[in-house]
Amino acid sequence: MTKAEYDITDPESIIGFARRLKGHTIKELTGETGQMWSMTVSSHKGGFGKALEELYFQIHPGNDEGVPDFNEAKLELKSCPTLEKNDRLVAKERIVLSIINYDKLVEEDWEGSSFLKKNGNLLIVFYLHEDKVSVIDLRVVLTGNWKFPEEDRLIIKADWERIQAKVKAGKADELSEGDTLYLKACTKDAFSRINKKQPGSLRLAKQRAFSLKQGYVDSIIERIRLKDQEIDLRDMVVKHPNELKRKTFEQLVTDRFRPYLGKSMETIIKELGITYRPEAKNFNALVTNKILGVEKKAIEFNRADIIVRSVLIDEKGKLEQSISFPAFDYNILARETDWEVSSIREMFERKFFFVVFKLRDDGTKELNKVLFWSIPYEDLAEVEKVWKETTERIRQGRYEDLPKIRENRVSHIRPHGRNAQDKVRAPDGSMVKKQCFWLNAKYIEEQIKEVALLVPRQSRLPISKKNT
DNA sequence: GCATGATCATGC
DNA sequence: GCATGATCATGC
Repeated sequence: MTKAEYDITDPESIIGFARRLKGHTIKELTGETGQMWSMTVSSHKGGFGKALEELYFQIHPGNDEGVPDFNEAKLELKSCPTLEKNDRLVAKERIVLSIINYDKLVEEDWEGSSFLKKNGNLLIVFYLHEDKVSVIDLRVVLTGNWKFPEEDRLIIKADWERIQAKVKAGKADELSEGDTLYLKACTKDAFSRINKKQPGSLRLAKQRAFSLKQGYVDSIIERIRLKDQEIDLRDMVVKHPNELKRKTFEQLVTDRFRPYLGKSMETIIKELGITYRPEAKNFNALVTNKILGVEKKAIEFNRADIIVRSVLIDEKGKLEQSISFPAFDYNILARETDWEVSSIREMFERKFFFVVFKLRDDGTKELNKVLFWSIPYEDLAEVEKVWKETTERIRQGRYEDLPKIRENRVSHIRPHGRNAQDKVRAPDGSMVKKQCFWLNAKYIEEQIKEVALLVPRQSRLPISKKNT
């Protein structure tokens, strides 16, 4: 094997050397064929990253806190699996950055944080994910240097500070991915069994790491590809970073809605200058976008993996409909035994943005309130129960007998196809109706009530009622 | 009034 | 053409 040709002290040299990977595999560029590199990413999660370090860059970085992989060049090496989806390159998962040291975190400030020292300047190698291919045969599709741009920096700083605040409050054990926007405190499969001491409480907390949300990684891919092209502001809620100097993103969004709260739809569409088509099922979404000041979809919401939902409550404040998620794959659920890494957990831990419309006594609708919401810690444990029941019953072939709404106060399973003929293959080979997880209407109704009209509450943890 | 199953409308 | 979000319909 030839010596890697780059200057380890010069970031530009390293980034340039990484660029040569594009379109190639590690085997092609290093000639390495050793048996130990026949491992796949499915069996060895960090396998590709390891090969990248040892074979291509020929470095052996340590694990010191706040020290990037290329210490002299102040550059941290990351790799990320991607998938091609509708002709678009998207991240397969989040990018995990440094492990959170709860004791040190509470002593730090953002500018001097070990997080920023280690991750402030990233070199990311994106490869095309394949299940059964050796790590040295995986193809690199994109490489690039990533420093958090000004437009993201204040949001990420607020995220870091929110995580820090929760740890300071002795709630490291209640950290949730839905707490924050772009940067999150994630668990990893192996982490879930490691319990750590935390500074503000005697309760142990799961080991977590800072990571970039999947939607944020998608936006990195997009922005690396665009190079220095102007960012299109038409779908950005925040038109200039300065808007975030005095308020958080959540406050800014809520403020945009404030002038319209309590007003009838008729008045709102008149003020916004849009055509009244109340029969359109996406009408609420059109109104939402217009108020946010975006054309199609708020880019920040995508980056933060936020689920936007408009819901309707009746005159008495009752939520008529439960809230659906995408249909699940019976085969995937049948294989899931670890809640920490289940696809369902990730879905439920996301942040929601609810736009609440209310029926008035005269039958017209008004915009009632908006709120950011993420599932409280103790209620996620209820979803875990539903998930556990569901996976077990699927394994037993009880496809028509999955947890019903009365079985749990938070979530249930119900059909969700285009019609009754919309079926998919179950693990035993039979064709069964598409179904999905739902958030119970009654539960969401209570959660929405917790938030008073006009008062945005970001990280409120409502008191949970016991399961009946 | 609620649980449950079913379907519609739109955008990608 | 299909997935997804939103909503309807029926029966107890």
